[in-house]
Amino acid sequence: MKSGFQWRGRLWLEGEEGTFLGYGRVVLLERIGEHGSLAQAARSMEMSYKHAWDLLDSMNRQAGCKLVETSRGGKSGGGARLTPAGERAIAVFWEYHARFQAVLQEMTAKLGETLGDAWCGDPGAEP
Amino acid sequence: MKSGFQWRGRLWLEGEEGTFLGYGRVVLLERIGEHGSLAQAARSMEMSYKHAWDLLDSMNRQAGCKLVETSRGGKSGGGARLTPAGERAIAVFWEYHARFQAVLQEMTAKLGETLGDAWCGDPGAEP
DNA sequence: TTGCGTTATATTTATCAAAATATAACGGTT
DNA sequence: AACCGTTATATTTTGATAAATATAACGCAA
Repeated sequence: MKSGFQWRGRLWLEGEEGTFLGYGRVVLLERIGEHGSLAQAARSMEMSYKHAWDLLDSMNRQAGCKLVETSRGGKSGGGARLTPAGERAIAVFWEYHARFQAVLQEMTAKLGETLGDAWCGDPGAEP
Repeated sequence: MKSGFQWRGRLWLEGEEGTFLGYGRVVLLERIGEHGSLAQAARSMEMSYKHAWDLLDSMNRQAGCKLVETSRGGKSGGGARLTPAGERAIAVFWEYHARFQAVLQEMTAKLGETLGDAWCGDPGAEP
């Protein structure tokens, strides 16, 4: 039974000062890992550097340790790299995110079964 | 094991033109049922009448039938009341919302068990 | 006919978060 | 010393979205 409606959702891990990890934050961490630079990671997501820096700062403070270590100056101007804690945060988030998406899909399937598109009309009607 | 972090999420039912049912929309439907008036329902949520009207219009159009019937003029000036389809929409949303919240709670419990607060440090360490 | 509290709709204003911009500091290289 | 690309930070500007405001129509009652 096809319903045309689907359950959707957002998932985030909340800490003392609000969001700690969410989809965008985790993608940012991944991009930092790929590029070795916060500035490049931000550009790759079409996100302002400041916004990216603020997100990273929020994550580092809430985690209690740095998820990303940064350095400035030097040959390449500086850089940013994931710590083991950062890698772990990424893995944990995607693990729960996958389960979350699976639940949404189950819910959508169940909605189609029981309801079809029939918001209107008698729910107990024979087909 | 107490973690200090908790999984949180938002759930909505998506249709052809975007959101069909979400938390705020369903509360609005409930308030309409309670007050018998769209204007009063909006005021009770500190929402502008126009915003409430737009949400209701979006729901009515996407459902394929009216979730709320309105009338204007007359003794009391007019009013709005839930249809059976509207009552059903409220019930369906809360049913899935409850399941959704239960999943988030399970996920938070599991996170506490496996991780504690230890984003930092060796995950295989003995306590 | 006038008044009332609604629904219905358009237009203007305010708010606030995101983006853009600007500046400084850093530390290696040339 | 001068240069480079980065991190770090403050300030300004923009844009999207909600709110506020205004106006009209409705239909019954006094």
